[in-house]
Amino acid sequence: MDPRFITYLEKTLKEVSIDCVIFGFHEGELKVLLLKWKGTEWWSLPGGRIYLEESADDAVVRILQERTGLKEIFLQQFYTFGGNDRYKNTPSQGLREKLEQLFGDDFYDEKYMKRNVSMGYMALADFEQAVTTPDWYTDECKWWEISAIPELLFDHNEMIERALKALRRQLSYQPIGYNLLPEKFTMPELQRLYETILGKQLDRRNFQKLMLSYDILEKLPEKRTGGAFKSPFLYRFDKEKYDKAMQDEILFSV
Amino acid sequence: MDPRFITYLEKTLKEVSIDCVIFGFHEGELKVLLLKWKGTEWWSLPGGRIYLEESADDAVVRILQERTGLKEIFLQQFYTFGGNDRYKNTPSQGLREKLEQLFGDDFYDEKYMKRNVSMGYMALADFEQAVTTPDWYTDECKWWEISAIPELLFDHNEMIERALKALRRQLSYQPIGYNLLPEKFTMPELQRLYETILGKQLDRRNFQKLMLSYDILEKLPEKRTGGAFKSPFLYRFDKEKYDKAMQDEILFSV
DNA sequence: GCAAAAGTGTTAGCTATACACCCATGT
DNA sequence: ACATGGGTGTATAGCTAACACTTTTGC
Repeated sequence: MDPRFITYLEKTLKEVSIDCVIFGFHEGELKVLLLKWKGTEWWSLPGGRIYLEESADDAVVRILQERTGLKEIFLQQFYTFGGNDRYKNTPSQGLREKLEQLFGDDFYDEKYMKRNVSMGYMALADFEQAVTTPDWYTDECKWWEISAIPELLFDHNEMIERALKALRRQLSYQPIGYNLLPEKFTMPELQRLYETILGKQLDRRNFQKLMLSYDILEKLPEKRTGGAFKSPFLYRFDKEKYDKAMQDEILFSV
Repeated sequence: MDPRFITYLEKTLKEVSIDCVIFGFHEGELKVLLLKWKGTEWWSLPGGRIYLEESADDAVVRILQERTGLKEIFLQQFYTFGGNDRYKNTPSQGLREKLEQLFGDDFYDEKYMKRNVSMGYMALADFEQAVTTPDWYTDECKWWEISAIPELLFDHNEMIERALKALRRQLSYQPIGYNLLPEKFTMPELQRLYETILGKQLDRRNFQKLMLSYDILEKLPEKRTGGAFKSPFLYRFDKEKYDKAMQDEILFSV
């Protein structure tokens, strides 16, 4: 092996990991799945690493299934974090000690705990179907409202910010909802999803007209009963047309 | 160190690299900078690795400067390639032999040549200012017209496809041109840039109206002379307003 | 019967698009 | 003088955005 190349390889970064921003939607609120580290009050995003025989996308599918039990899920990488100060900006005191306690005294040895590059993936999960399960180094797994997320470990707050921005942009050229809503849903529910993601109010009538114009919804003869008001119709996505719109990246102007 | 964690680390991928799709614009054509491997007819994208003390963005700036001599350049990551078959799909025969010849007999040893994850960055370079320089393992550095790019090593053709798609999308919410055009340029030149990137013809009058409406251009009193026709006015980007539009991600509907 | 929420249609303003004539320049 | 390409304005269609009244339901 050319010695120049060996030197080069040894001087360069060799660590990659994955972090997932898993969005869910429940009771009119957009939520994110977070993990609490054992014996602490520190929260972080679920994540993991890529096995040698896996692709990065496979690894995310595996991680998501481990944390939510869901297999069919929308997922997409939104940014890869390659900063050299990603661990320095951690908000919590005593992190190093805690990590050494959790992982072993030599955790911060150069051999294992080099700074790394992290691929950020966002996922859209059906809140009602998800069965959340913590990691082996975390003891709680909880959905947090997007507006109430605490200070997280490392650069995970920034990751959520970016994921949300990517999700909003996504909304403008692809339909969203299939993986975030139950199979049957009402137009006001879909609207609330859009409003939550976009962070602004939309006009009821215009929203309905627009959504129907995309021709990806199927109006069902049933209605949702139980509310103290007029029963709204139920809708369902026409998966075939939905997937086509997804593929075509039709412009959705909301 | 917890033995479970050591096992986990050993079973996971640890290689990251960077590949750059450097766009230039010259004579009405969008071009990409490619490198030819020593003693072969194989072309690939310029790339490199991240030094331990660098951020990924720093590494790209360094790589770009090495290849083009340019320092002020627009750059942005567009996708991170994490497939587990990225080297398998190489088009050329005899690649392994050539790599061993170039890098040493043990190049394919597990220790160095594991499959890796690659961060794809796109860059917009001023064609006229760039002084291109090959790598230490390449002997030629050439701008290729986007429509005439040959079959490249590894998954680099796919990378260019994706970069171009990202560039087109970019066009719809951020201004483009500052880094691709010389300081002063004419409206038809700007239009040709847009047409080349979008791959379609635009109406001269509507294009001009639209561009001026964004209020990022400064009309200069000078004209470009030398053509066998009416001299067009020169324009310049108002850098401050341009940067603001860049920041705000105003919707540009071309 | 009343409060809360959902169903529905029309209009105005704006933006995107299509289009034509005149002007400057080099040959 | 003529061929080539550039400068400019207007009219139309289509889309977005604003807006009000009626209906259903549970309490």
